[in-house]
Amino acid sequence: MTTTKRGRPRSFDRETALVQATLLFWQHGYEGTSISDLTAAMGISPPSLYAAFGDKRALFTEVVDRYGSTFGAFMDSALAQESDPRAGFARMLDEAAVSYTDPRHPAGCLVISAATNYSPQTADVEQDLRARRRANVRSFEARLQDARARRALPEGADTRALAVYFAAVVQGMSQQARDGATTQELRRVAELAMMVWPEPSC
Amino acid sequence: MTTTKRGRPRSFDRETALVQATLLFWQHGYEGTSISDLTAAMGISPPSLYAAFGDKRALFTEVVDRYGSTFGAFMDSALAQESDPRAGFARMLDEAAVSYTDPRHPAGCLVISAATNYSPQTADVEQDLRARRRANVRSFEARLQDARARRALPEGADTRALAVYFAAVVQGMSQQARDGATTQELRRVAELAMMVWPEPSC
DNA sequence: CACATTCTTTAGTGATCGCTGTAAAATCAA
DNA sequence: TTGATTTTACAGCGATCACTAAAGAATGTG
Repeated sequence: MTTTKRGRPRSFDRETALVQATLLFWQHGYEGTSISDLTAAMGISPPSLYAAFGDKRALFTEVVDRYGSTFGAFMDSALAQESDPRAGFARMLDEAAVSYTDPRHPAGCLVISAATNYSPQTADVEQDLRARRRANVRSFEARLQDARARRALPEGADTRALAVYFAAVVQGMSQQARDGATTQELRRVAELAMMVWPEPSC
Repeated sequence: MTTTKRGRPRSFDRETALVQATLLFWQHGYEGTSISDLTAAMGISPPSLYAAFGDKRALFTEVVDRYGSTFGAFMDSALAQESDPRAGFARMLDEAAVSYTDPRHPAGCLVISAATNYSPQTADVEQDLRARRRANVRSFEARLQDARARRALPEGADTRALAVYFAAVVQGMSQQARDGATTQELRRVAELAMMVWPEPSC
C-alpha cells in the first residue's frame, strides 16, 4: 500500500465536503437530506460523492463518527476531566446549553435529532443512533457508579435512575434548543437539573 | 345543512381509520409514513383516503388534534385538576412516565417525536408541532406564575427557567421511552425531576 | 323504474428518491 | 508520447413519493 497518488486528482476538499454534509444532516436529519441537497451544498456531482464516500448511509455514518469526536466530544471530556463527578456532570450540562444554541451550527445534538422519524427502510439508521444514545446512558451510569464507589455519591444512590435522568435532561435540552430556547434559558435549566444531585450532607 | 345521507355509504369506519393513522404517524413520524403505508393499514384505497380526510397534511393535523384531546390530555388535566401546583407537576411527570411506555401504543409523545427531521417542503409540519410544544411551555410557565402568585412558589422563583426545565424533562422522557427506557426507570426520573421544586421551607 | 349523489376501484400522473453506466478529462509512470 | 489510473460531467436507471382522472358500484329520492 503506497501513498503515491495516481490518476486524476480530486477537484474538491474531502474534509470541507464532509463539514457541509454534517451541517445538512444536523439541520434536516437523515431522511430529510437528499443526495441532491448534499451534492448541491458540497458543490460536486453524485458520482463524485459516491466515489468519495460510498453511499448515503456510509456518508452519514462518517458524519456521525466525526461529529462524536468534535462537536459531541464535550460530553465525555467533561466527565473525564473533572475529578469531582458532580462538577463533571454540571460542566457537561452547562457546555451542552452553550453548544446546543451555538449560532455557528444547527441547534441541538445531531445524534439526538437526526433520525427520530424512521420509515421501515431506514430503521437501521435509527437503530444506529439509538445504540449511540444507549451507550451514552451507560457511560453516565458507569461514571455515577464510580462516583458512588469513591464516596462522591451516597451508598443508596440509584445510579441507573440518575443516568436516565441526566440523559433525559440532555435530550430535552437538545429538543428545547431546536425549538428556540436561548443559551441563558438552557444554562438555567442545566443549573436547575443539578439540584437533584444527592448530597451526603444536609 | 341536513343530516340525511345520500349516495353510496362509506365502507369503512372513519374513526377506526383515524386511529390506525395515529398509530402509524406516532411510530414512524410524518415523513416516515407514506400514503401507501396509511392506505394499507386503514384497509382503504388512496381516493377513499383523500375523499375522507383531504390530503396527507390535513390527515396529520386531524390526527394531532385528536391525539391532544386523548393520549396527550393528561398533561393539561394533571395541572388543572390538582389544586397544589407541585402535586400537579408531579402527577403530570408520573403520568407521562406511564403513558410514554404504555405497550398498547407507540412509545413517547407524538407531538414531540413525529416531525423532528424536516426537509424543506415539510417545514410547515415541523413548525406546527413546534408551535404546540411552545404553547405547552407557555402553559407550564403560566401555571408556575399562578403558583408563585398564590405563594406556592417562593417570590424569587424563576418561572421561565422552571417551565423550560419541566418541558425539557418531559421531552427527554419521551425520547428515553422511544429508546427503550422502562416504566419504572421513567417514574424514577419523574420523581428525581421534582427535586428541583423550590421549597419555602428548609 | 330513472336519476342524482357519493364512494369505490383501477390505473396512472409528474416529481423526486437513491444510485449508476458511460465516456471524456486529468493526472502519474514508463 | 503512450498507457494505466482515477475523477469528472452528463444522462438516465427503476422505485417510490403524494396525489388524481375516470368509470363502475351502491345508496337515497323522485
